[in-house]
Amino acid sequence: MNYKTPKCSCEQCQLKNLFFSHVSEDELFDICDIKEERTYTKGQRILNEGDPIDDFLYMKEGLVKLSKSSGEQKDQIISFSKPFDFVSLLSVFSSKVHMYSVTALEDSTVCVLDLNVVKNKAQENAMFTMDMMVRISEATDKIIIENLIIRRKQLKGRVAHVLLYFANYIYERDEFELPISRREIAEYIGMTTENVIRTLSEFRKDNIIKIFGKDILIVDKSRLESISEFG
Amino acid sequence: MNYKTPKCSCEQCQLKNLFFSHVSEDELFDICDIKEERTYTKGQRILNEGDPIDDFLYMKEGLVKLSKSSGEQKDQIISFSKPFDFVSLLSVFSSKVHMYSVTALEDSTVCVLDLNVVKNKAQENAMFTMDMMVRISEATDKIIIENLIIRRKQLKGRVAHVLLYFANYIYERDEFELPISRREIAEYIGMTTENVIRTLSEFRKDNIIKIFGKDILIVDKSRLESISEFG
DNA sequence: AGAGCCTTATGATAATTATCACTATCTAAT
DNA sequence: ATTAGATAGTGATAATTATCATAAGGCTCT
Repeated sequence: MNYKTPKCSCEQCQLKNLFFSHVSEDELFDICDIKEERTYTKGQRILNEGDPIDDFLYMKEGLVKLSKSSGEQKDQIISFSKPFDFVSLLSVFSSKVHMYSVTALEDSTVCVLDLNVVKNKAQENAMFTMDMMVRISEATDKIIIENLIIRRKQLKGRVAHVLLYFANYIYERDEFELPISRREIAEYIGMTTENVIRTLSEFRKDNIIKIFGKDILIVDKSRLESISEFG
Repeated sequence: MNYKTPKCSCEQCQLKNLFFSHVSEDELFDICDIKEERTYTKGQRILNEGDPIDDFLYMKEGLVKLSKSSGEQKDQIISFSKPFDFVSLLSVFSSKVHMYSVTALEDSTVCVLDLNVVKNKAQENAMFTMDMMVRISEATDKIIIENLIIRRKQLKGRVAHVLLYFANYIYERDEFELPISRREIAEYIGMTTENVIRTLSEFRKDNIIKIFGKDILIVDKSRLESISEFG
């Protein structure tokens, strides 16, 4: 067993406002009564592509990647989820099995609801379902648009984009520890590991970033933005 | 005015079963009472990126493309919608404006519901909302996965994939008229027009397909499938 | 019919990216 | 500590794709 199961009291849980604004106190109790939290350490697999979907998961703490393996051992990273994102988001209402694998990139805590309870609630409370639908379509829209953005850049622009993505969107700081390997960057932007490494080295030589292993410091952000936009 | 507005009787409309299986006859009447159909000729723009979202649209007849223009004049095609697909699908519940443009590739008929009526219905009928959510997440999943598939192929594989996509998924025949130009194929698969043309010529020279302008005949389908899969 | 514009087409060349080969560094496990 | 295996890093070369140039064919508009 690789997770702990402390019950948390939803009355004081900030997640309540984010997810269940149209759920009454009574309903909330039903939902939270069956809620558990699971914590995963960096690198642990949370869900496997193809696993049956039994739970409804959302991020409480940490960072995870959603990925899909294509044939042999080539993985593609689809997106990253941070606190308050749904994890089993994409297929949870339209598929019997998970379409993606989910892996912890940092020590992460996931809140787990029984999917059937959520589904039942969704069938009787339309406002709840509406909220859910809005959040799902926002999240999938973001994935689709992020993909479009990456695809129209070339190597340097893509690498620059990823650095800015972590700096601006995930960490909100210009100095951070990369939560993923060079290979995973490559899997996210659709380039080879070698070229990702080469590009990072080039940014370093051009004094755009400083690199200490996985620690990145963005020195010249406007330059990086310009590369991201124009190549 | 570039559309006709014949009311149609929903009692006998096959769309009823597809979209509104959890809506009562009375509710159906409310919805259909405000329904109109719009027809567009090949090439006509149905929606513009950035337009405010007032309607809820779905395909009754024809074929459309969803696209996004990135800066200058470079377009990216996101997906194609055929009958019974939602058109204003992606952003309709999560954005005030359309995130994509929609253009008719063939003469097309679109059913138009007032978005507020649909939203009101969604807020009071949870089963209806559930149905909608399932359909939305199915459709967006399909877009995301199709993108992943395309991105891991190279030029020849991508072109082969597109041909098979139209043959298998859109027309269900091995002989069909391409609904899009070579340039649009390029915008869909993220390659240049010249290389798309070159690749098609190469397939023709290798007796994999026959080309008469926009008319395509797939001669050696297993070969095309092999190229799509392995390059 | 002819002018202008877009699409299709093909070739030559340049740019970009992948592959292969080899080291170095780091991490986990004994 | 020491080895094994993954990750990071660099260079040379090959493969892939883009760019530029140029031309033929279609289409629309007058």
